[in-house]
Amino acid sequence: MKQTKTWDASQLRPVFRKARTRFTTQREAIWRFFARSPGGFTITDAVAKLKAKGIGLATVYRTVTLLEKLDLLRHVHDKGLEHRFIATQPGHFHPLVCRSCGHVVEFDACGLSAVERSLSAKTGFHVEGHYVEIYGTCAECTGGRK
Amino acid sequence: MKQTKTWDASQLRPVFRKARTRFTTQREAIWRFFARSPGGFTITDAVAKLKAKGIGLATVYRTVTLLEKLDLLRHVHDKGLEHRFIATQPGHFHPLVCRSCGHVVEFDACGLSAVERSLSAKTGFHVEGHYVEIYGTCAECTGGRK
DNA sequence: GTTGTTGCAAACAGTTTGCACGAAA
DNA sequence: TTTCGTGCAAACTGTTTGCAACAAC
Repeated sequence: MKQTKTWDASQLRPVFRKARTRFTTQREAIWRFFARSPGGFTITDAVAKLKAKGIGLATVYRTVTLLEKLDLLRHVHDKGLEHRFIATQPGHFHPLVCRSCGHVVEFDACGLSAVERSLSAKTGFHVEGHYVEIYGTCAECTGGRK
Repeated sequence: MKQTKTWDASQLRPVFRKARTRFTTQREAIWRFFARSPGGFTITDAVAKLKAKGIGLATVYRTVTLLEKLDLLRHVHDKGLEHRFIATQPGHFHPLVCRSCGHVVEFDACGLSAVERSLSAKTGFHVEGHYVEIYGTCAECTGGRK
């Protein structure tokens, strides 16, 4: 299963426009940085790498928050406390995360809507959404060693 | 669906013993505190409340980490960044969280094992586990107001 | 008695904020 | 030109750690 193509930069501008916010060189650079790896990066990674480009720490934080709101970035839980952010296309997707190398593959069918309906009926909850993350070890990391 | 009964304190001691760790008055008090509410509490709540009993902040942190490792506590994501910890029985359970009042109901059947098998076959991942959390508004919070 | 646990305070890590300057529309 | 975004540094919040006193086994 190959990683679905994320947006290229030319499609990015309209997203910012739609949100009535500016498409700056920093914001593009930050998004490009995260889009560079299928496993994404932590904010710390991004800050370290983008400092060289003269992009400040605060801007990275503010932009990551923004990109997540725009559905251009999604976060997954790393082994530690820190989150890793991955570039993604919008829609209903969940991450399948490799705990060894950090590689992330997204999948759509989580089959939870049936469970939600049944829970809703049993408990009276009005279900608004769910958070799902599956983790394990990817083929490359499993094969051979470990 | 009523909340399944969690362990009472008399069953607690063996769990600590099995983990070769001590069953102290502080640890019991901290577990009791979280067990008191079906919605659980944040660490900040616990620190504030248990300070009166002379239990220090560091102990609360260390103990919560321990209790989670012992499967006596599980955390859910609050609206903000802070986690909320709820007392729970061990086993495969997931939280259904009310975002309005914080009430948590646990459920077991998440139906994800079929999804995992199919993903595993498609991607070659060795799946080790998953994190699932469903959120919404509970019956009490939905009914009438809001 | 031995060893793990606790409380305190100080150290840390990650994140947010105020403000003057600079760049997008 | 106007307004929003940026960089910097300082402030914050939540969490971890070192160490002497203490309690569980």
